[in-house]
Amino acid sequence: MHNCTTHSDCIAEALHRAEEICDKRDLRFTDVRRKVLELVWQSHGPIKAYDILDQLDQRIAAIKPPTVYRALDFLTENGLVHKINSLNAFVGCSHPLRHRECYFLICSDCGEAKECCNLDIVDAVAKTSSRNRFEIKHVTLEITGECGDCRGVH
Amino acid sequence: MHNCTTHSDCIAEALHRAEEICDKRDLRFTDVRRKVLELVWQSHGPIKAYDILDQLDQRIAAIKPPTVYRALDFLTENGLVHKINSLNAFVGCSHPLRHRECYFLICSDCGEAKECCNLDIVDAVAKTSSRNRFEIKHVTLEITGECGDCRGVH
DNA sequence: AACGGAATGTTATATTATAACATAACCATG
DNA sequence: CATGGTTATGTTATAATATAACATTCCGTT
Repeated sequence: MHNCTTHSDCIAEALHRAEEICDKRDLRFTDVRRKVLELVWQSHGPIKAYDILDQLDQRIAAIKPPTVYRALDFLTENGLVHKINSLNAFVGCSHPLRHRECYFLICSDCGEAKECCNLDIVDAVAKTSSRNRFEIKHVTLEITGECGDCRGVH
Repeated sequence: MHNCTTHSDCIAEALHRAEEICDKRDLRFTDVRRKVLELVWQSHGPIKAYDILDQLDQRIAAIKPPTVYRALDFLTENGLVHKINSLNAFVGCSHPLRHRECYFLICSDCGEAKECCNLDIVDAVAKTSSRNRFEIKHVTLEITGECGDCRGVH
């Protein structure tokens, strides 16, 4: 389902990048936030808030929902995590510095949510918004279907 | 916030169109479904399932959540209603026959969710999907921001 | 009328998310 | 290094959203 060679490296890299970004922006990359982000990357696919909660519970005593949601809010606001609304789930952003230009191809079979960038789409969205005198704050584009691997297409 | 001249006409028209479509497709446009669709159109903006429930409660004794959700599922599956995932709310589809090519401009100020069609976007989405060997089942495109009216732009 | 399938009713509960207030950690400044 | 303000987290409770599972009713067909 995923394309990183060594998964632990991939998580470590994401955490490292996050730390750098937070440093640069004077944001606190606290322990809770780090652990939540780590779990999001560990799942390497959309993960639900309460699944994060369950996994944290095994490590830290008595983490409660607000703690997880706050961390997810922080990570989402700062471009480190995406919320996938159609799944009520969260996924690590693979290029936080270009965080606003992404969309997702979500396979309903294997559950992968592939993050993509596409300037044609970004352009078309920008144009149609300005034509409607609409000022964009946030764009959610979630494409659900079946991926090539699951369909056996090559 | 909306552009129909006579709101009751606009609701009546939507219901009439829905009835025709159901007839044509041999679907049952039952009393519950009609009433739910009517409330969706009456709100003339995204409405939440439990708000529909509350309003139905005043008319029919003891409607329960599953009834509303089933009706919404039916209406959504058959292109008469859109679910807006980023709001957990539902809105009437203004062109059920071209239901799959829509997206929304959602004003976070006035709450309007303007349904739009744009071939450039549809094309760009189709192309990027096929390039990724991905077979589309459903596309959610929700653009959140501020509309021209609310920004005072003309 | 009797049957079969679709729709709805009903009870209960699962899942997702936040409000509100208390405490703790962090950090700038005197 | 004490103090006070700000930010983050802990804690309790509950709100908001959604579905499972089974019973009953409705509706068209035979």
